[in-house]
Amino acid sequence: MARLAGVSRATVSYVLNNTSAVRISEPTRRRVHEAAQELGYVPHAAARSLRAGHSRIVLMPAPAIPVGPLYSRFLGELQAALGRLDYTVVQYGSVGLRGDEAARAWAELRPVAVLVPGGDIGPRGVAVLQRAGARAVVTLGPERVDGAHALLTDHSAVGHSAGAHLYARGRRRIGVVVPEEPGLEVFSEPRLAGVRRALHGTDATATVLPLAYTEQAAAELAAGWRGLSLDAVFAYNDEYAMLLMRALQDEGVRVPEDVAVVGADDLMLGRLLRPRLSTVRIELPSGRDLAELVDRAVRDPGAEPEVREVLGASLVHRASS
Amino acid sequence: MARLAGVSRATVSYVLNNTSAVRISEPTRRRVHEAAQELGYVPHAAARSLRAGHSRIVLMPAPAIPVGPLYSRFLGELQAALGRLDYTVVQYGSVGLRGDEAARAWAELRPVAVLVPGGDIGPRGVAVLQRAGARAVVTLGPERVDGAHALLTDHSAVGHSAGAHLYARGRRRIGVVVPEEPGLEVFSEPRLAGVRRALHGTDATATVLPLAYTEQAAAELAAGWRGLSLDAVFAYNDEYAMLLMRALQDEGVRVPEDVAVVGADDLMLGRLLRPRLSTVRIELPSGRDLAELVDRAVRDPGAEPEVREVLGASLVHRASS
DNA sequence: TTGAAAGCGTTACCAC
DNA sequence: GTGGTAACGCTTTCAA
Repeated sequence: MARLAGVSRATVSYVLNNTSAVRISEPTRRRVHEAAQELGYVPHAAARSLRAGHSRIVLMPAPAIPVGPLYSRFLGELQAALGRLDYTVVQYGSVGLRGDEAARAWAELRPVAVLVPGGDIGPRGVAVLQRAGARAVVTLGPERVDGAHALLTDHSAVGHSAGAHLYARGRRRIGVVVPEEPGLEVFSEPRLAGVRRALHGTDATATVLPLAYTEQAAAELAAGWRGLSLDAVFAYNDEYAMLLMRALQDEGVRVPEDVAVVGADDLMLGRLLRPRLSTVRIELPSGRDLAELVDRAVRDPGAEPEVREVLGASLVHRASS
Repeated sequence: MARLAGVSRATVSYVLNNTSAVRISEPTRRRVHEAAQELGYVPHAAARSLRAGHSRIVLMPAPAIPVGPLYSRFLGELQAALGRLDYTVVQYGSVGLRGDEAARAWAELRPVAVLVPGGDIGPRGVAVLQRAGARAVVTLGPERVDGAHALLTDHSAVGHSAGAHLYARGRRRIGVVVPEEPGLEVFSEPRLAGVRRALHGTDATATVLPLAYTEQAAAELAAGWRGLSLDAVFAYNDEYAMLLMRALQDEGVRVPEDVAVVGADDLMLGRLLRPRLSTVRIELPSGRDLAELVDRAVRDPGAEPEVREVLGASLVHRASS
């Protein structure tokens, strides 16, 4: 380090951190700043957090699957909001790691808070992180995890919206697309369950339609469509809806006359389809709210874990249903 | 620390790191492992890198704008490949930070390597990082930055492919969509330049068409379309192409008879449009290659910066042109 | 107002 | 084979 600026290391620390407890003479301040500038001095985060016993890092695992514009926006907002509160958001690329192994890897960084999709961590992982000094662990997912704060995202509400809407429109034989791509079960299973719930106790039925995200798979599904005698389909999301709708139209199946189609996520592309795609709009919590929750939890680590329902689902009715 | 396992800290270190230089008795090993297990011991990355003088962190700024499936896949591959080489990939959420300020923030983590979009850093930033111990700084962008390795992504090749194709198909008055969304200039400007280059010295012309990603903006552009008397358009990418194509078709403009349309990125949605969308397929470097480049640079920091052209562009001809 | 020194968790290096 | 010790860069307490 550059204490060769003529003063002691302590003085440097005081000046650069603007410590108010001690007063440093103006000339000294200037000398320190000049020296730092000249040497390109940058404080060493590791040394600092070693000494302090904690970091200002909020850690999130980097998403393994491509994320849509919805989640991207949420992530950006969250980063901005946490940045304003003087935290550093870090997405940890945890490729092959799973479960407690991942939690241990994250714990090595001694983050002050961890924000993690629910399925990626269990109670033991939470405990590991807390013992490693994490003052807040927040999960984002369908169910709470012991010891952690929880933002509950009940994706069955999405399926429920779609199912109830289709039923109200007079549809009774409802197909539900379930993506075959791995990693999407977390969303697709609750969405399917939500449709089932909406139809429970009625004369309508839900039929599972596994579908890979390829033209060919969609064409095959469409080829056998009439045999299924369905009058509606909830297509998991807008992208699968577009895929299926195109295949159906190519097959001569009319939308919405022969089959009503509903997607989810309210993407731009749904508005560009003909007929325009009905969809379920999903609302994530605002990044700012979440940042405040994290900050509160960090300041008061003893408090009871907060559990909050955060996912809003509302149907946007357009021409396809 | 678990020296309360009855042994010295050094012994713990040996056992947990499987140091081969010294032999530890089996009973001692067991005791250490048991204690670590019981205490939920996790090594402290900060302390380790403080001692070692460097970390195994490869830092990338987290993307500020939503990224498409193409870049997501690349990122995933890269993380996996670097993970296999025992690096930790960290995406740093650098919200408001820009230029040298961002570089300093990154430098605080003392990453062993930094991988950064070219526009986000200059030669001074590179120097800051290197002085802070980064053994490799790799930029990904249109031009190289002094002192850093460079993966050159020449997006003008994308525009050139599209322009040359449209010209070869007999089109002479070619519109080029330029998104109005901020942050996309890095891509849109070279793509436009590429079209111009393809048409240079011919009788064909390129017309700039600024376009916001909204239905209304597209409708307005389409409303005045005939006045522009264009016979082709390169729409920046597949999403803008879909937006514009829909607006044109709603306006009664026929594709490809009245106007040929070409997109870019070869997304699934292009194949689902009718007519199917011609597009420019873009190839990014494989994550594994890049990981190897990083690893090589880290092992031999003295070497000349590598400069490599990495972006492939090839036209996929479908029905829209 | 400034300087000296301790200590955070690790590991490399020497004595034992 | 094992254990003590020093040092990494920083902040903070205490003394000058």
